[in-house]
Amino acid sequence: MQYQEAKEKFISTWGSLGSLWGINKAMAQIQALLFISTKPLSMEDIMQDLKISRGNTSMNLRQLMDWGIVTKVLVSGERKEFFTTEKDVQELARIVAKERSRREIKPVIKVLDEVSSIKNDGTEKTKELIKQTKALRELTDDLDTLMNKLVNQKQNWLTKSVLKLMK
Amino acid sequence: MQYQEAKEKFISTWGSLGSLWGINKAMAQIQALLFISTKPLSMEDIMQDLKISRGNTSMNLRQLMDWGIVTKVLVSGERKEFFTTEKDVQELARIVAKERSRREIKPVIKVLDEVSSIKNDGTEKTKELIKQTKALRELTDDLDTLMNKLVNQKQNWLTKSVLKLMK
DNA sequence: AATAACTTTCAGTAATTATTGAAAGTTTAA
DNA sequence: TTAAACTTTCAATAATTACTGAAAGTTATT
Repeated sequence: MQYQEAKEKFISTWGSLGSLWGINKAMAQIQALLFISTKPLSMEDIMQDLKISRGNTSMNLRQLMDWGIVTKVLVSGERKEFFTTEKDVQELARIVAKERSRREIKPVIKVLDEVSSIKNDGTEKTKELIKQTKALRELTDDLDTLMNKLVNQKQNWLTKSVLKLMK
Repeated sequence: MQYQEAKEKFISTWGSLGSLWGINKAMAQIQALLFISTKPLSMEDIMQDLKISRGNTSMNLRQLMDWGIVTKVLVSGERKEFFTTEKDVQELARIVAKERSRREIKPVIKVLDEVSSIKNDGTEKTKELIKQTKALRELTDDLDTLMNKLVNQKQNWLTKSVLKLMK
């Protein structure tokens, strides 16, 4: 396999994996492209490489910047804007975990809290609803906390040692 | 908040959360309904409660059974089939983690391996592609392993102690 | 202050994904 | 073995989501 093929394979795989970490295809592909690029790219570069429209590129770059995954960089002597992504995978994971937690998991925990605190009228079905939503709330909270703690370890000694412990 | 409202809130929240654990809305809602139900439900029950068609119910129940989350139960004296879901959240998490790993993460790791093992022709861009995809492969593998190990602990002493350790 | 270089917005459209419902299929009971 | 009770399948359609491209907006240069 040659460079070009490998590059395309990486970008398309990472793109279709976007759903796993909660972002859309174009967003994931732009991030992938920047991730393996040796220098910052302009909007024009990205459009041409991924064959997507200017509007699409602009919108998705914005979202990536909202997530804190991509940043604008100024290239001296150039009028247009250039973009680059976080290159360190640990830091990338940290950002993604934090954002997903904030955007999706925390709101769900809030709803589970509300639901599980309805008045217990003593009926079977109410008891079951309370019991099950409480259990789900606990689990969601534990996994959320754990994920955040893990990826937060800048030096990943803890992750490594936990992994070793468990093998 | 009364039972009915709480129930609807739980089902719709869990449904829209489906994307987070990789299944579609109807699938997640059916699972949610079964999860808080005190007894197994028939296809008819599910259709009526969630206001979805027979076909949709049938297809999504099948998928839930494929995942191993929902099982058929025979109710004596009844001709039709009844369904129930795994009620233990730990076990549920274990199944979901295992399935997602198998369906999505493992195949990605395979591609990352292929891509990162292209011939190093010494150019900058090739070196960058190899370096970055290798880093991503390591991280993906670590997180996958960790997640599986964690939810695999039937008795969750390890999870608890790791959580405590990290707080 | 006019113009060129560039970016953003958004209505329209395309692509994708989910849902319906009725016909075909299957199982059980009489 | 027939018919009723039930489930599955799948082509058609609806709903959702993503993408385009051109016009409007912004910023820098002369």
